[in-house]
Amino acid sequence: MATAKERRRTDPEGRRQAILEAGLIIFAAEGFAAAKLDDIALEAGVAKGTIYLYFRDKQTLFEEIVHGAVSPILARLEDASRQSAFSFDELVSGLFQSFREEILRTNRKEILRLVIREGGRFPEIAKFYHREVVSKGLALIGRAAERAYAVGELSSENLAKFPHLVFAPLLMALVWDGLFSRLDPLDADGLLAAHRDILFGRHKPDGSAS
Amino acid sequence: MATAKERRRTDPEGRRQAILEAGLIIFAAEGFAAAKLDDIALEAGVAKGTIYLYFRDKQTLFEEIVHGAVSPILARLEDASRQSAFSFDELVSGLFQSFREEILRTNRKEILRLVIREGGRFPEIAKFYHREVVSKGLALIGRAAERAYAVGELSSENLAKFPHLVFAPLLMALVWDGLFSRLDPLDADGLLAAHRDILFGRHKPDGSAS
Amino acid sequence: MATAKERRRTDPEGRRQAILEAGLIIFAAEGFAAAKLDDIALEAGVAKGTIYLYFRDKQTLFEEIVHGAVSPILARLEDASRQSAFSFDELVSGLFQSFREEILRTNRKEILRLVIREGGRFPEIAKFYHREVVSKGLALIGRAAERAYAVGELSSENLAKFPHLVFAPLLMALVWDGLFSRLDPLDADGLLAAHRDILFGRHKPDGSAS
Amino acid sequence: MATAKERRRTDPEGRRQAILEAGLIIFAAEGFAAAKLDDIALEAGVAKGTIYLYFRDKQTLFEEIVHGAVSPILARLEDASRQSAFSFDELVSGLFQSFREEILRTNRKEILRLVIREGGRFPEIAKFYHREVVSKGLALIGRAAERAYAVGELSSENLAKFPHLVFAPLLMALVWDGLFSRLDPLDADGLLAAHRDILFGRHKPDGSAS
DNA sequence: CATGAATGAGCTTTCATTCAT
DNA sequence: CATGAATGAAAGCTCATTCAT
Repeated sequence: MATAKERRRTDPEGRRQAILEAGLIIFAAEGFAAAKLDDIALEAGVAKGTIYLYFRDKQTLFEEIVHGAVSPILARLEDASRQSAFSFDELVSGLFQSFREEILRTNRKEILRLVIREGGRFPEIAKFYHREVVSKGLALIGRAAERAYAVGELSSENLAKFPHLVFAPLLMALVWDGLFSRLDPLDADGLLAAHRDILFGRHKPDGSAS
Repeated sequence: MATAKERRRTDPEGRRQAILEAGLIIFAAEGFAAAKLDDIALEAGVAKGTIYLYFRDKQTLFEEIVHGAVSPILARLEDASRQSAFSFDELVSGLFQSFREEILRTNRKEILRLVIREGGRFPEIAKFYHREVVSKGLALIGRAAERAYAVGELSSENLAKFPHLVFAPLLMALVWDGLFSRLDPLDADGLLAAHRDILFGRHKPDGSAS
Repeated sequence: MATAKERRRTDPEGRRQAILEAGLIIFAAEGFAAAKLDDIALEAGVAKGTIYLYFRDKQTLFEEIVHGAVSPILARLEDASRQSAFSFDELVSGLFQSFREEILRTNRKEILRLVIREGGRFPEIAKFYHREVVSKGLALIGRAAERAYAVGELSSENLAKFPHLVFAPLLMALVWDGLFSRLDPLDADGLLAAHRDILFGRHKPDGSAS
Repeated sequence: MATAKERRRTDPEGRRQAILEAGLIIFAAEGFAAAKLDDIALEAGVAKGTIYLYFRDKQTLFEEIVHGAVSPILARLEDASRQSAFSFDELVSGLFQSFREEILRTNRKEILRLVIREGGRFPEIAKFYHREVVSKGLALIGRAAERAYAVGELSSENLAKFPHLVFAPLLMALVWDGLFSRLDPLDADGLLAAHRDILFGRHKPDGSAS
């Protein structure tokens, strides 16, 4: 690990990565405007000027952080889409599990929070995320919901028309976690399990989760 | 309108209001850190120094904006809670309608966006909103869901345990509107109608709402 | 007293006086640059704008405070000069007593402190004080010292050439009082008594004062 | 000089020094409150922000200027105290000469003026100067005066009790220089020589000093 | 390439001065 | 005349960006 970190500080690509990761941490904690490049440099273990060898300016760094972290999420979606042979329930179930394990529990969730917080100020980022992530995710779920409706797995076209509803509780879990987790922690697993029950019209007297 | 601006020039309370409204506009557009008092003053039609006659500093202004706009939302919740004689469906229906008309279509939605964006950096505000709005709203819906389950209107306890799920699409509509409305407008009415259908296990051939 | 203060607030000359006195208090406590007109107005019991009905601006107020308080000091010097029939020792003795009672124990000492502090920044004030107070006082003492030397009361011309030396301990007492009185109070009476002993070559084994 | 300025550009300690010296000049000319950091930066030949690389804020800069210049004065006092083998007259003579050459003729006198002007507003500085300079100087002269009285060099205990009287003309020279030197220059050498004559009860036909 | 001291534009905040009532 | 809310120039301080080493 120490060697890995050493290497990260030494070779150019490692430095780039270190800065990106440090930037994510600081931007997530402070927001774009309040984040200081001093703090990012400190966190990355490089000099402040070094950041400018890899990124044109603060905004470019921010955009590259947000853009760069999209591929793992994309990959997740691709995986899910390949599972389309399975039932809609299984697809949603896999999606939720991926979300919990690959997003909520990692610092990837900070990327999503940044998009939510700063997307209004950075139309480029909102557009990019809509194109690369949001529309793809919605299309994937929407098509699957259509098929599920066709084969009777779903009893209405609601989810085909508004696949957003599948994701809404994910957004709720993400936002809640950022705002209220210390005051009133939310059982994300239970929430998502209950959500699936509702989506599929299951009667579950005990909403046991995980 | 001309009269309103006239009064603002004269009446101290009017000026206070003008500053609060201008602050909401600018803070909503830029976020706390990036908002400039120059812009707020310009928007309010006052000199920069005037802001400091009414608010101790930038942060106080921000907090008063967020705190001040809570009472209408609270009143809405109180109203809803008095309607508890009605069915759960009616309660949810009323809530959604209020949300669309009183929040989404007014600049009150900006307050909620600010809480979502900045709550992580202003624990006081997150705490305040949790105490005054979020926990009250959840409790209201949670209790109503319990009753609805008891009388058979709901077929599971899921919503009693996770009333968050009732609100999740509202959050989705709010966030979507702020990020993607220009790229890909969301039919909030349709979304919420579909959401209600799903919550109540309805098969919906026609997605008409409102 | 209440009536007097009432009148002071009511008739124009009384207001002027109130502002001058309040200005002295605040300028003495803070210095010219750090003094706030808000505080002066508060202290004087008038509105801030009222100050501008009586004084062109902050600097003018300051100058009038310093100028205005000069006449009592001048009168004191005139008195002393009329006592020139007495011995030099008596003159000095009377001067020191006047200084202690009319300056050190009243807020007139603040005027002198202001001149010392701010005279460098306000050449007009330094010039005025030199002309009206300092040169007159020095001339008075200088002439008396000459006479005292001529009649053998003083054994050298030193004080005739440098009457400043008579005043130096007064300055010391004034400055010390402003800086160190809380840490290490100075017995001004004893100091001045010892000073007189030295000036007149008296051997005093016990430097008893007061 | 050119070399000094050159070095200042390069050597960090040189820049610190340049800022301290510039600060002394501006603070001495304007006083603490009226001094502008822009002017200090200009005088030091650095950008405004550079000041904040070396000093936390304006007040810290001010305090470091005042504190920092104390050691030469202290060293002077230590020197004098080691000369205690000499007579009291010689001690005072050396002290006065040091004062003239090391204080009055250098910009060190500005430090003392700053303490006099601003000590009332900066209790920390007054306390520091009292502890480090004033009490030490008084104690030194006071002890020497006691010894001089014991061996008959002084004919009274006055100076042992009020060593302030030895310093009073120094204060007079300092203050006069700051206020009236342009209007009415004071012959500091003559003043101090006359002062010594008086302290030692000398009849002086020729006022030659130094 | 990497550094981090230096820069200076730009921000929040203060306060002498003005002016409508 | 008196008021005190309003003004806006100016001050202290920050921080993204540059550049000599």
